[in-house]
Amino acid sequence: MPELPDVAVFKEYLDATALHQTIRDVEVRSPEMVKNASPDRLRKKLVGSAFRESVRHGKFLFVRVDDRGWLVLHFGMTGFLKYAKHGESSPEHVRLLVHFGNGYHLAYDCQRKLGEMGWTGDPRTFARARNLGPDALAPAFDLERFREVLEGRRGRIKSLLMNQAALAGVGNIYADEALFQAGIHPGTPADALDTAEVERLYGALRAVLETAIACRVTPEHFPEDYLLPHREEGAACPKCSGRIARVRISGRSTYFCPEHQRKH
DNA sequence: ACATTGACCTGAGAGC
DNA sequence: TGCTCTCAGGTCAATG
Repeated sequence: MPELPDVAVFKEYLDATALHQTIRDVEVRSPEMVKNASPDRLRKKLVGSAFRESVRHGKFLFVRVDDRGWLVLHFGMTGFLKYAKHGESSPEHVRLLVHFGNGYHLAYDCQRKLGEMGWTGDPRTFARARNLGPDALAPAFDLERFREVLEGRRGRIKSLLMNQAALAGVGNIYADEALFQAGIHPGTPADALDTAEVERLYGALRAVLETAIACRVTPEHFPEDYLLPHREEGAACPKCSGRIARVRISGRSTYFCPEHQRKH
């Protein structure tokens, strides 16, 4: 599930629920998912402290633990957060459980274990070490930076949009959506886009990510002409008379409209 | 250096 | 019902 907009919503959720409460206990239930630290060290860093703020970069969420450092969360394809009163039924695949002094807990659930939990002294250092590109929604990621990202890239534009080293945060769904809104074929070589297309794609990308966050990632709340609620082979295109087609790009299912997303 | 594939993990749903 | 196959919004190491 989680791409940039999902993680942005998780951040809002965490900020609204889990800040400034003493952490009474921590259960690392899937220690094999802990990277960059031993599960025990991670636990000890958290216990007795409190979450103070959070920062998102791409699909990563960082949570500051007083002045000790930052908890790192990545949600893979199936991760999410759940804040609840202790004793209430918890989700099925809890990998990390943080108990607060107020009788509530924050659960990190990740069915497929493709996410990770970790520890870092500083999110920016972490992003650099992981070779993450600029966050796709950062103010500094302007049209000029986007042009630089595309420059000299012969690969398909959709693959590049999903490449976290080029720009961070975009995954399969929102790469498709941005290309759909911009009217660009997902298989177009990145450096073959003309000036107008680059501008259109940049605008579409930012708008799509912001809209998804504003809709709290609920497809039923998305605008009428979005691809997301129509991601099915043969579905009617919400923009024109075309039918949605499905191809495979970079090993991922790619949905697009062959009518208004023409090949060069 | 860059681009694409397969492996990793688990579960749901389709088809026989 | 049970089996097999495919698919799922993630990333990384290995390959071309």
